Amino acid sequence: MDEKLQVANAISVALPDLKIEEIQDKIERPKDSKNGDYAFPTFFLAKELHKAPQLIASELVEKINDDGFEKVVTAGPYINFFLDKAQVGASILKDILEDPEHYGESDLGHQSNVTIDYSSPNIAKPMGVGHLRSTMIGEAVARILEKVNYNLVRIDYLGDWGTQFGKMMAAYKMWGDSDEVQQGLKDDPINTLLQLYVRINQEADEHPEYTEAGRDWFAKLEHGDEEAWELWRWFREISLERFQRVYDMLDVKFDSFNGEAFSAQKMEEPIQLLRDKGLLKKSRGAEIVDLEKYNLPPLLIIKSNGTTTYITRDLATALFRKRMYGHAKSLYVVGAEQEVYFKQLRMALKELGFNWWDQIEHISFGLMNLNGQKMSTRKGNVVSLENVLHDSIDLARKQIAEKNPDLKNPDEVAKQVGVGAVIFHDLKNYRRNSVDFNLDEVVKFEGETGPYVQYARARAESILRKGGIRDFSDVDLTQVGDEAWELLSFLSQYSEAIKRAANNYDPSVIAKYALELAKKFNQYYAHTRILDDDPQQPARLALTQAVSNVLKSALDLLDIKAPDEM
RNA sequence: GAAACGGUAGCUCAAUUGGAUAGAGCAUCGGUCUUCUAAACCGAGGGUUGAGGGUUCGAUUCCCUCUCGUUUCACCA
Repeated sequence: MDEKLQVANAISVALPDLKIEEIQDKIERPKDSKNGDYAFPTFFLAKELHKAPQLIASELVEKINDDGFEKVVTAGPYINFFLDKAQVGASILKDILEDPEHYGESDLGHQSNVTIDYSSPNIAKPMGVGHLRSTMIGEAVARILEKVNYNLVRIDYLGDWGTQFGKMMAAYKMWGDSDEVQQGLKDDPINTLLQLYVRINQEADEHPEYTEAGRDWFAKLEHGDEEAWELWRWFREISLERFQRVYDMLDVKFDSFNGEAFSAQKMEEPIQLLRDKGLLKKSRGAEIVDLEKYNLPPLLIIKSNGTTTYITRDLATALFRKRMYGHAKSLYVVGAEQEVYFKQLRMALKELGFNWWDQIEHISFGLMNLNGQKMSTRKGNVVSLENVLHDSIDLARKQIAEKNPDLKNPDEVAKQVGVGAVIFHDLKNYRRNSVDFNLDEVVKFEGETGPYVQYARARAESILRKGGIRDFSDVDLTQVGDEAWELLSFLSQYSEAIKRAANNYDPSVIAKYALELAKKFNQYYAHTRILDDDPQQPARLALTQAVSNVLKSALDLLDIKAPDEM
């Protein structure tokens, strides 16, 4: 960033009529390093000066003082600036090595509170690979926002309320007494309940009374029926226990597990507010908020049988969160299929007169399909997330046995690599793309994968162990050599990458950065022997340490572990 | 039918938000382990960026038209 200002100042001498800020806006980073480190295109001056851009560039470059730069040259209509590699490189290294933990941080958030709602599985159903998206995008976005100085509140808004539980209760009451089901409940309670749920949904087409029974059971729950509540508590308890196993594997921790049931107790307020403002209208036996003026479908607040919907609870949740956390942003990491719904929610809050309606942001992501089909718990075609993680870990263990049989802690590393591969695969692409689940792709360890990044860092650590130096404060960092410049220049862009990731709520920016850095390091050490015993060795080791630090930091933003050996 | 999102190499995806010769990884073919871990590195082939128009010095990017795909369009969440 300082370098960009330095470039702008140099240009400013030749173009005194332009403000520094205007110049900075025009400065670019060339894609190709042979075009220098910063470039200033002159097209926009052509009209005003009635001259060809090439001519403008060559005239300007005459007036620019190249002190402090390696060189300043024109390339057609561009003026290209080459930084003093030794000086700038040394200062980049110094920045990283002095405080590796905080390198790349910035202050976009000013400590303000952000609630982030993610993962949010439904109880009494197993977590499928589909839940990976919300869980990991949410966790990574949270970590990225923390890095730019927001204060995060992580919320797992459990789906623990709604007619679906009525259905499940109805199914359990009808078929749950059989020995087969009882045995299943002992061995694998969630899956057994799921099977009941799938069954009642399948048979409901022929037996409309099943759907009716489900609605009735949910109505019982809403009216505080003791038997219904007992079942509900039991469903919730066994579910949370099971979810926790997955969260432990993924290393995600929530600040709150308040789900829909929690919000269900707070529904009077939004309903009353809607009534007071005259926003609630009768329609087809139900009560709705009309959003036609926003070109949106109506919001169904109270169903014709008198029960509420998730919308009512979401309104209550929004009010509660604003009051409780005083958030500057309230984020919801939910699939793109609910885009319209979040627009409705925002507009409903706007209609209610809350000026913070636009703090609610939907971080949407593309669906995960299975063989081109949408995964659906109701249809029963889900792939267990836990199984996928275990498959990946097993594969990593095999690779370790083959490639590094002497590793001291193979089980721990297998877990870090296996889980890391799955997480990275989920985060590396732009979140709105839909992904087709393919186990072979997910557990790939070569090419653009999590293990590729982990491996590059493990190699760096291995070299550092052999190099013996860990304190670089007395090392002359200007001695790294010009061949390190690509790497150094890229290291200095870490902070920009984090800001871009934060502004777009897009972890893939970090994943791509980590891949690129790993690649540049792999290329570097394939061509330059770091441990060569010459006067530049300590500086090369310092570079290796800096790369290792930044790779670890980037992986950490993605919630991926960085083993020292693998 | 309407709206949102998307269409880039055989496949999966990039392209720093309008810039320099559209780049990676898989897959295919070839090269590199007595020298810091070959989960790596080096090279080759592979493109009318869905189609057509427009704005601009300059378009994968912005604006229209068409087309294909996905999703959504009140009693699931």
